[in-house]
Amino acid sequence: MKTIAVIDDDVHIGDMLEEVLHKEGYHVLRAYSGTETMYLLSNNSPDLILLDLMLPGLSGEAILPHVKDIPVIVVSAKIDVDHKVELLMNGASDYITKPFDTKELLARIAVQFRKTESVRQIGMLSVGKLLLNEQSHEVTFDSTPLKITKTEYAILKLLIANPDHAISKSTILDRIAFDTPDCTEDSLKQHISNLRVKLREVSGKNMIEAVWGIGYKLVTD
Amino acid sequence: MKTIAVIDDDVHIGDMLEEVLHKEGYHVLRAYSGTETMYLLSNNSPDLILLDLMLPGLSGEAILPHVKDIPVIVVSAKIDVDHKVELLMNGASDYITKPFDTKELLARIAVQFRKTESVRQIGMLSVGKLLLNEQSHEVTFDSTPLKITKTEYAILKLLIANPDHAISKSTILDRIAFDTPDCTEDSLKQHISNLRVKLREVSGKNMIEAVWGIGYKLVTD
DNA sequence: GAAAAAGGTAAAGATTTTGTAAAGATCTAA
DNA sequence: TTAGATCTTTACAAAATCTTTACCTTTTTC
Repeated sequence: MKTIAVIDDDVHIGDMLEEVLHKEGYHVLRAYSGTETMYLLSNNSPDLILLDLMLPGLSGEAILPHVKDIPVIVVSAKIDVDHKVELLMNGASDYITKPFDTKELLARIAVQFRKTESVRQIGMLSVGKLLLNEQSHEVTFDSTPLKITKTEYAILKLLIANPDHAISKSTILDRIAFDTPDCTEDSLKQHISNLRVKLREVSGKNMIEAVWGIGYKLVTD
Repeated sequence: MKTIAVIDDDVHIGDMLEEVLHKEGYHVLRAYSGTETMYLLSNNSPDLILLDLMLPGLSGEAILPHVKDIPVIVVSAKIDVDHKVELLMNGASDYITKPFDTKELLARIAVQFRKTESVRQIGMLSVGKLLLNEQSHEVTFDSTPLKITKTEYAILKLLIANPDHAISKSTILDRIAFDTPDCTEDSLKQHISNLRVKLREVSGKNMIEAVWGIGYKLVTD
């Protein structure tokens, strides 16, 4: 299920959006101000963001540069073309003006998701000698099979999909929540430790590095 | 250089588009009918397609399903919302209505390219030999990795994003408040000092200058 | 030129984060 | 139901980071 963050200070519009999106099968997160949005994004990673521009606190424009790797559809009443261009250049993925047609919004959302999904399609992920087969749910290192638990598999899959990329603990928890809903930062710590042991046994080195204050990353070298 | 296919039976509009795109540095291919388009696509694979809907022979709608792996921006006078939705669902990447603003069109084209490129594109900021990789959360100087803390990273990112630009202490404190909410001007002073030491070790010179009464700036020279 | 304000650095203390082990809780399959 | 595997919790030590304090230098202001 996809998660969409609805950022709007107008409660009516926000409620309406939430209802529409919910009916469409999306999970919805809400924020009502710029600072609240930053807080929300530091603890969640939605699959898409619907961003109103006129927010109390930080404006939508100010938030835009902080959003990485998540498509943003700007929702606003402002229609000035120069401004529109600027937003798109600054990282927005699309733009829709109020009042908007619900069906068009849903279509534009679908376009964004189709795009992000077309990126990953192969059933195998690999980093160096480490290989993860999504069909058989198996992990091997240099063709030596690894005995890996479900949670460890989910974590490793995330890391291996973004090699050398620091991934926050909250992101990991979010992404593995489907398999392991009760996982906390403490238990994650433990899973990482167990994963390290298993990986070290076959590779001879530590493959998962901590990024202090952020999370973890898989090192390729 | 990117290649864009302009599909329009109206020669004037087509010429205008070609001129605009050419000025922007794109290579342009032309087709004037549906069948011509299919022929063009069987022999070329442009990086993006601007597709008019009302074409002699095969209509734009009929062509859409045959295009795979190339972003398509539909250009049309039709503004009916249902129709728009249908197009987006059928594989169009974006939609722009005639008459359109050239700048907006160029922006939408840029968005499509940014998207297809973002697969391997990494968020990197650089000033001289200093390079900040947002993915891996790493900083290097002349490919020498720097050991940098979270707060120092946040400060450096801010400075490097605005090279030679003085940034006030309060701005810095604001921007790093998510990571380090307790940071005061006193502790900031300390962080800057620590950053300077680390940068001086690899660069041999002081890279962060104080702007008296204001804040700090990163010098490029 | 002297006082006040701002900047610079070092060292120490406080806090936060991380790593691992061990034990308890929960789930799963026979 | 029971054994085995898996997940979570707890506890504690170690490491890294952040803030504070102190003291000194530089710049501004009067």
